[in-house]
Amino acid sequence: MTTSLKRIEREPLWDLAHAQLRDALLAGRFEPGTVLTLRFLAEQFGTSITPVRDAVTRLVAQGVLQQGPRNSAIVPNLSRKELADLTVVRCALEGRAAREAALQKHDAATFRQLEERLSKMQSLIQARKLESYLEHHRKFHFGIYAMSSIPLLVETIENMWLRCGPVLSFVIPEYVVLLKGWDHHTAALKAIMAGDAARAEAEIVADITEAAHYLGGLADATGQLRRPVIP
Amino acid sequence: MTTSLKRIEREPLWDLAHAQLRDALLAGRFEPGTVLTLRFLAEQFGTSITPVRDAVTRLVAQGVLQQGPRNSAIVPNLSRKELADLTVVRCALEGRAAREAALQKHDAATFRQLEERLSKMQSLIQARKLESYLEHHRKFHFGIYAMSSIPLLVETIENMWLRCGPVLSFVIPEYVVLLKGWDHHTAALKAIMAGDAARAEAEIVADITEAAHYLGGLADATGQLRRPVIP
DNA sequence: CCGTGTTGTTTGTTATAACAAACAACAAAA
DNA sequence: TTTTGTTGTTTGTTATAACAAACAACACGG
Repeated sequence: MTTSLKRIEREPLWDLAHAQLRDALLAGRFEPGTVLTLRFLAEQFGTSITPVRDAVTRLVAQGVLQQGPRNSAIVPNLSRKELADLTVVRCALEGRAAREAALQKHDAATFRQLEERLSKMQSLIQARKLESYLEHHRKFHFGIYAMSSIPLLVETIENMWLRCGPVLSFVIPEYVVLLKGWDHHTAALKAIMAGDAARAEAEIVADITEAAHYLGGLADATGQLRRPVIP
Repeated sequence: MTTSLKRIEREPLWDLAHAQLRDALLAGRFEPGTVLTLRFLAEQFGTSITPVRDAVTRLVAQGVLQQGPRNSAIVPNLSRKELADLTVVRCALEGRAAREAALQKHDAATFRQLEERLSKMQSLIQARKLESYLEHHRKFHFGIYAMSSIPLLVETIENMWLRCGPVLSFVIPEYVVLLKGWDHHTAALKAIMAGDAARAEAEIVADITEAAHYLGGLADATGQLRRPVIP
């Protein structure tokens, strides 16, 4: 028997809290270094501290939040060294994902979808809509990684992106425009379509490396990353 | 002022619970598929369910425990496909770690320590002491990975090992003895000492791949891994 | 014999209160 | 003025109880 009824599922409060915190982090809506106290978050969510505690525990376990003194959760402030480490791991993982993606056959629809997203990104950049651009940018990358058919790999990469989250808002539109002289995105996609694994990996690695190089230049003498001045 | 007093630090209960569960998983002391209920674990630890809940939440977030229906935590039962995926990610990460290790200078003491561990492993295998062997084996691998000086990389690799934990007890001494015709461990260590990055990576990858190939052979028709019969 | 509704038990979820450690502000003594 | 001790507040930790959803066993009616 088939009906038009939708599946009922109630998500626990701590799951909702986790999702909200996760998105906020990924969007860089928290100033790095901020301490997140349980009671404050609980008040924001309008719940008791129990589900908030679960959400924070999960985020700390994922390495998205650092645990400061007395096990308090703080929004990580990436140093230049940590950014460099993150870049190494991301290159290893995302490079491999691109490689695996190139080794497999895919639907024409998949490719078309990604190409459409690329042109959408192009127009968003010209319109200086950074927020929307980053959203599409993220989906494009993970669209490629999903083509590897290795869920574990995608999951692990997602974790690394989450760790980059707090400094993601440091990216300024000017940089993205500047960089688009050489578009590694389209190159990577073409390589995957052609089944050129080595090329696909190289393009993704280049994309990650160049972005990291730009962000690394934002570090001050102490190695802490600083938000660029918006002109 | 310097005294002989040691630093006092009290670890929270949920931290202790997490460590115990973690070690048990890593040693493969839980049958894959086991459901771990909060109240059962709480009784084992002699605490309330609150700290246990934190520990389990953390393990689930790390992907070490799967969450079954009604968010219950179950010891994952790896399929052949999942093992293959795990192998791909491990090769990417651990291969890179070995490569980075080879690119740096290290103390002679570090090398000597690892060599001693290798000979220790040799004797443990001959004595068929699998439990102790695996312990040293783990420390040897992570000794190498630590030489990469990339904490994030080590942390991520540790996560992958944790996920392999439940099936680690499937390894039988005979296999380890058999395999030692070609010792990738000493070869990798030598490559790192010589600064041969490509070789170091290749040896580690070979080590991982061969072990995975052995474990993959233990899968039944459904793809589920099965504990080998001990003769 | 099979399907259905009921009931009791199990188990994760959430709120709450008591607790203890850490921190900050302030006061007292050198 | 600087240091030290005290006190009040903040904040993570833990236990406990009430709750609700899911599951299993059982009884009833076809």
